[in-house]
Parts: sequence; structure tokens; C-alpha cells
Amino acid sequence: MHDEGYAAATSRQIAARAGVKQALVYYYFPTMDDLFLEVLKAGADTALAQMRTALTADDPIRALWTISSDPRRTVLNTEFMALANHRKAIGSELKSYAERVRDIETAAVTMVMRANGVDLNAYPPVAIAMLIAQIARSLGNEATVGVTEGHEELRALVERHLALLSAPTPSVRG
Amino acid sequence: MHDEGYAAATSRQIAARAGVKQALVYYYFPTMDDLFLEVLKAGADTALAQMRTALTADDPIRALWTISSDPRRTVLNTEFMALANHRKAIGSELKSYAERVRDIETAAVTMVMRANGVDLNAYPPVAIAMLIAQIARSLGNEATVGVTEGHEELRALVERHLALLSAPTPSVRG
DNA sequence: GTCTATATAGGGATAGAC
DNA sequence: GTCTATCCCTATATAGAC
Repeated sequence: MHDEGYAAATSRQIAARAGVKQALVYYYFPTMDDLFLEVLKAGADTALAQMRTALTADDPIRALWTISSDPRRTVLNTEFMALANHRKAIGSELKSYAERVRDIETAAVTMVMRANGVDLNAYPPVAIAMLIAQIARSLGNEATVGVTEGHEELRALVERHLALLSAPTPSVRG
Repeated sequence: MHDEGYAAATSRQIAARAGVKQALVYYYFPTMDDLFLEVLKAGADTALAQMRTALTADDPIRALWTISSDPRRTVLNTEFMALANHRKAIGSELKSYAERVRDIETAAVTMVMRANGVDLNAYPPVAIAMLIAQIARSLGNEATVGVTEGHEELRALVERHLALLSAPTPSVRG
């Protein structure tokens, strides 16, 4: 899926890469949909675990920013988003995963913003959390197709604002 | 592509929807890759034209925000991003399109920020342009899979900042 | 320009031997 | 658990009639 897209992730290709025969795929997964779902769940669980660990880091928000920036993750995310457009089961799983991710990010952002005395009404943590995660993903997505225009500038801008949230300092303006 | 993903956009399906026979597709497009490329180019040209028109609007940045938010566009964009992962021709076309879009957005943002007396070094227009476009796309992408958590809050936050850029007023903080 | 028909390839999935 | 063999379907693409 990562290298050639979901359409190339066929039972035969997968079996070949695993060094087994095609029929064996259907021994473990009744249908290809089940296989895709398991791949999604496994990846999601790994990502969620990483994110929960990030919550205990010195700089939780930067840790979440780094995780969300991972190009491997952004590429697969795009593939699953495309898959979700026409496979309901993938769609609902992706949705529940996205919501759990957002909850974790929001918790981290809330914690840090509170510690920094930021006005939580003016800057709702859930909005800031989404901002951070989606900007990271966008940079990854664009870099994948070779677009880098404005990346340096945006990265610098984000870094400056992340710095404001890395240590308890007053009067942060978002 | 919009309804069922690029993998379902086969010569047969396309012919059926067009009310013609499958072979006719190959009369107009030598290969499916050529067809995908033409769809991308046509959509890109339309979008670019809309964006250039937006530059002359009363509130150019909000106009660009609206265009980038269009769910039809975000869905197709995701499909093409996924396609680009394994089709070089799509990838390079998507890249050149993304860069032209960014240039237009940057021009609009530069113009408005200058009129508002915003510090262009502290807030590079290209970064703000990317921010606006990608947030809009992210909201569209997530809405497509049914995720809406934090959307209202983020939308309000964006609206507040867009308002700062809609009329020439001093002391904008981004 | 649009069609029918077909070549060739590969897909998902199952049956049944070992 | 892993294999071989196979069914059936659909894909891209081409040939050639009209």
C-alpha cells in the first residue's frame, strides 16, 4: 500500500512479499476487506500507543507534532482515506481512530496550554490540536509528491509557536 | 473517482456513466493513465481559473478559503494524491498544479497582509497561504469520513483570523 | 465516431490434497 | 497451516465491422 497504492495491494502481491502462496492469505483473512481492516487497526494501535507515550514526554506537543509528521504515516493515511471513500468498514474504523487520536492530542494540548496560562476559550485546545496534527500531515503529504514551496516558512512559524507551548511562560498569543 | 475511488474508475464504469461503450474510451484516451491525467488537468484548470477570479473579490482570502473547502475538490484531491503515490505522470502533474495554486494563494495573502500592515517577515505570506488552504482541505477530508470533532472550534478560530485580514486594520497578530 | 468481439492479464475467492 | 489447482469475474487494450 505504501509503495504502490491500495489498488496494488492484492492477495497475490501480498503473498509474494510474505514469501507464501496466495491461497494462504484467505486462510488468515476471509476477505481482502478484512485484511485491510486489520492493517488499519494494527497501524492505528501502534500510532495510538506512540501518542500515549508522547503524553509523558518533556515536550508532549512537539512529540505529537513529530509523530504526525512521519511521512510513512501520512502516505498510508492518504491511502486509507481514499479507500474509505468507497469501503464503509474502512471508513468507520478510520473515523473512530481519528477521533481517538484527536482526543489524545486535545488532552495534551489542554494540559500544556493550561500550564502556560493560555486562554482556553480564545484558543480551544481541540482546535489547536487539530491545527498541529493537520499541518504536520499536510507537510508530509506534499513532500511525498515533491512540493516543498512554503514548507520552510511554515515549519519555522510552527516551531515558533510550539516553543511558546514548550515551557510554562505567560502571555501566549497562539 | 469521487463516489467510489480511483480503483473503481475503470474504462467500463466510465463508459457506462457516459452512456457509451467501453471501447470508445480508448478512442479518446490511449490509456487509462492518459484519461486520469486529462481529468486532473481539466479539474486543475477550472480550479485555477476560480482562484484567479477570487483574487479580484472583495475578500480574496475568504474566497480562497471557500474554494479550498469545497468537499468535491478535497475528495478528488485525496484520490489523486493516492494515485500519485504510484503513477509518476500523475505525481508530477499534481505537483506542478499544487505549486501554481500556492503561488496564487501567496499573491492574494501578500496583497492583503501588506494592505493590513502585517509584518511579512514574522508571518511569511507563503506560510499563511499554505495554512489557510491546508486547514480548509483537512476539514473537508475529515468531514468526508464523518469526523467533525473540533471542526466548529477550528472554523471559529479561522474565521476570527480571516476577519482580521478582510479589512485594512492595524496591529494584526496572525 | 461508435460499435461488437476478443486477446490477454490479473483480480477475489474456494476446493481439496498433503 | 500450507500448498496446487481452478472457477469466475473484471480489468486494459486492440482488431475490425459499420
